[in-house]
Amino acid sequence: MPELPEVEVTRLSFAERIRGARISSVRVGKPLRWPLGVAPESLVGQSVGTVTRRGKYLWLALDRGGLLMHLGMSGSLAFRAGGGAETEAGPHDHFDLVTERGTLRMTDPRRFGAVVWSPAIDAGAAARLLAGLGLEPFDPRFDGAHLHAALNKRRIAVKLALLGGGIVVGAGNIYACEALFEARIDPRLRSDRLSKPRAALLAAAVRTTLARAIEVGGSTLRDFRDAHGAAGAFQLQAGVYGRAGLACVRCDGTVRRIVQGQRSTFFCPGCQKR
DNA sequence: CTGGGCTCCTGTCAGC
DNA sequence: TGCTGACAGGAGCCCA
Repeated sequence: MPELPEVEVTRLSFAERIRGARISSVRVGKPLRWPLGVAPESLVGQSVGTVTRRGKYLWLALDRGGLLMHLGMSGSLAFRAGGGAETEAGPHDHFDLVTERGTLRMTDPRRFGAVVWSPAIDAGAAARLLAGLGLEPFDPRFDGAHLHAALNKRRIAVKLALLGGGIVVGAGNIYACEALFEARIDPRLRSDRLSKPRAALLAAAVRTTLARAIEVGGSTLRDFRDAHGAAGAFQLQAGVYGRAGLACVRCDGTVRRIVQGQRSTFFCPGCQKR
């Protein structure tokens, strides 16, 4: 579910409110993707510092180490203000970080998400999970030349190269489709066949697509909410995602759905070319 | 090393 | 109405 924009919108919606709050208790529900890696009680008494994002991961700095969080396919975080008296946990609420100022709760029906303690973001569990991630899309080093060089080292479909996250992080299934539509590139094009000028177009499209999505609060396809409970609106301006069989908004073609790497890809054969 | 496929889990929806 | 299969925003892991 959550791609970079949803994770960033979530971060922005609670980072300042939780900063400096002292943890009073921790509740762990059903197992998530990986174990927490530390006794929950050991977090009690520590204060939450800054909340940062790397790719689709959030890092909550604590006095000792921090928590690396990932929302998987169906996860979301809610922050409800108030000291005690937090709402009773539902069947899909698998992690509560209760602080003096409010409770940060992860809800995740499919449980592909994770909350993992790590001694530092660049050591231990966090370092292992973040190793191999590509550049942040808004990093100035992520430009056409970088993308072109990286794509040239691979021989996979350009869509899968974006999804992999080893070149640039953040574009998941929705935004990879949308960025390729924006750049008028056929998602099946082999990565090493993309010209330098078109790679520059694609790099720009990845940035603008993600930035625009953040501005409108992300995409709410079924259940995404930020930590205030607000829905996103990007899905309303999607050019191809979820629009199989519908008219292309840019040419007289019809949007098609194909499968790449066991995931749906949406594109317009009329204006997205190899 | 690379690319491709499988897998984790639950909910929802279309079709019969 | 009830059952079955397909599909869903991710990404680590295993195998050829």
